[in-house]
Amino acid sequence: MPPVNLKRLAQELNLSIATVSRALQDSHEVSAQTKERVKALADALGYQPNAYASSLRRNISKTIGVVIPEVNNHFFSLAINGIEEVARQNGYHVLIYLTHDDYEREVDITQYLTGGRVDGLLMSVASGSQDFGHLQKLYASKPAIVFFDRVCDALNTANVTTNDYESGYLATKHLLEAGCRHIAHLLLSGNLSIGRMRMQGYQAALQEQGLPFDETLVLTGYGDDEQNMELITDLLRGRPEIDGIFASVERLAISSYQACHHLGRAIPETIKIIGFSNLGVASLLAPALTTITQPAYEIGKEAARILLRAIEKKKLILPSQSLTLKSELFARKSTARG
Amino acid sequence: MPPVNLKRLAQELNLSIATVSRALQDSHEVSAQTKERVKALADALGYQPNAYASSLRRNISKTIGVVIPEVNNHFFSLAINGIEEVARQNGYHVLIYLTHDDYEREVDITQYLTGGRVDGLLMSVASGSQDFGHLQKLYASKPAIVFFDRVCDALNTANVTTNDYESGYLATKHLLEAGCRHIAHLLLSGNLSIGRMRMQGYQAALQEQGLPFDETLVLTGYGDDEQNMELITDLLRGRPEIDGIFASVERLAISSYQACHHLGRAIPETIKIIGFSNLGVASLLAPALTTITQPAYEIGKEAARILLRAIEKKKLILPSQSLTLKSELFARKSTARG
DNA sequence: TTTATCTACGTAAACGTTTGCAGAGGTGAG
DNA sequence: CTCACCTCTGCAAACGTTTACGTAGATAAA
Repeated sequence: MPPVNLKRLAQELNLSIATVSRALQDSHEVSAQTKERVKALADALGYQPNAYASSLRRNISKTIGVVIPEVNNHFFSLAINGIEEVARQNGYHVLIYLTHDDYEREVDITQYLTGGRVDGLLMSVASGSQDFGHLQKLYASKPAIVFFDRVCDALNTANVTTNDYESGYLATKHLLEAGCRHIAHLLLSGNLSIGRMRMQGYQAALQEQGLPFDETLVLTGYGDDEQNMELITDLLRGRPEIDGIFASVERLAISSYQACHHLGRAIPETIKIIGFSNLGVASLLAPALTTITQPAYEIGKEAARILLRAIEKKKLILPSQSLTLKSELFARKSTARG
Repeated sequence: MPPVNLKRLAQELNLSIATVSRALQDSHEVSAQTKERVKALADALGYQPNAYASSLRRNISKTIGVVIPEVNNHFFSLAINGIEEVARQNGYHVLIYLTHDDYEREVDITQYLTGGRVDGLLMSVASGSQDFGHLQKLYASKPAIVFFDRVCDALNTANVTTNDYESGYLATKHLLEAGCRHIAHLLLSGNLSIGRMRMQGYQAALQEQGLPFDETLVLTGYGDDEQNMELITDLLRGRPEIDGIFASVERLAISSYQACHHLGRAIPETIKIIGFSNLGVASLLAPALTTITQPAYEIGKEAARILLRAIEKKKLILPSQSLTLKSELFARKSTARG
């Protein structure tokens, strides 16, 4: 049984390969009648074009890559949902790569991707990344990159982010208004702009209340949840005056809960917690977690849209196409006034 | 600036394309000295092989596809973690497709995939799938498929599942031992074997206790969480004697919580809930959710291993390679004795 | 010496598709 | 009638890689 490719179709129809190819692309250079015949046989034989041959010839793969720290995280899984949605609608395929917030892996992955395997890239930088040389090299070889959430300022491309400064400010203000005076700030990496923005918002809110910024109340977590929980426990034990926690990442909010349970600290009576989170069950937690929720699905969609539009038009992505979406604060029990 | 491909390398080194290609593959037909020269220049110029040309020629793409219902679900996101891990270790790329439990989408996607874009496929069937014709067609064109969790019995391939019958039995027994006598069973689709297995376990446990199987206590949910919540609310309102819920899917357990909150039914005092779930924060819920937790990460890893091994050895995947892993029951507050 | 074997490299075909170019036949205008 | 133009189709090159085959020179065995 010969494979069903253009040659096979051409032979059975007594046409040339070129005509068959054009017919399947609805080229105006082919008569309506011939198109009919070709399509009918293609359907009958279940012809599927060879994606690799086409990609090789046209230098277009109809594939985008998504490089993110992890997928077991509501923010990123929702973002993927949005990305996949837009990709599918436009006939694009989605390759996924996980860095696990590890710098080495990110470097490895970006190296793979300098081949022409993808037409474009959506990326959220690993918290462990120190320098951005690998990203600059990647950008040089394929400048169709859109960053979302964890962006890389060093590159001259579009970013899709949320109003992180404002969110950090509002989160901290929310805790202050609930009566907190010693607020710890937990984040993953001080290196990323997203972390700096939230931190600045945190500082601004403190300053507005005439409270000093205390560096020792800032805790930088790692990849390991278990370890983070212990770090937080130690912090709370050493600084019993802490009466509020602002977690910059969902996982750190969860670890904070566990640390408090562990120490027997009552939330919200003796300590209040607010965290960035897309956890669907936030309202079902004990106590319900006050969250700043990013529009993750929308972020994914918008980032994908910007990328695909640029690819289709073969245009460079400009920083001016960057988008800032708004996060929303959901006040729940974990920050209720004592 | 000419592109850096084999031709370019060959020209600069005064070698033939064939020799350069062989040198980069460490072929024994090339002298050590030549290999050195080639590799040095390739590194210097940052040569990256064109994946499409290679795939076209060798009829191998080093890419696997993952087709799953959704990603915003702890089971599947953990499974992807495992899959990506194994794929990366073996130099494979991962394409991801989401069906959103929709039959039409699944058919669309399987059609894409008959094209040879992937060397193999990992799949968890959409709950909305009625017939399996599309899967059989897919299997005929590319038999390297491993199903995990939501398997398709109709195909003669390997499945990676958990001990679903036993789990269903144990979950139900757990509720019975906690004192429940009217246990509702919530599932997504009665069509999938995984659902049938759990259901049979449920029935067996009831029978063992001499309790009748009441079909009206079985509720089949849909994709929409909101809608499911209302269905459950209606069920609980109409059948106030229900004192236990066995949710076959994480989402339905969550919806059950919401329904109970809505109705003011106290968990576990007036109604107990157990659910299949990989929710990391299960123990932080109000009340902590008793779960049957599948080894999702392991499932992903094992499924990927079976698939990649078959691809590398160019062997058919046999049903005898199927694996059954064990789920674990974590008893928590939501099923504590009144 | 002849013949066989091995090493190291080159030639060229092939994978399946897309596309610039050419050409055959037809139509209409001058 | 000539020339231009349009419609439809075919020819052949190209994308970058892999690989079967050939070969020239060297070495070894007879």
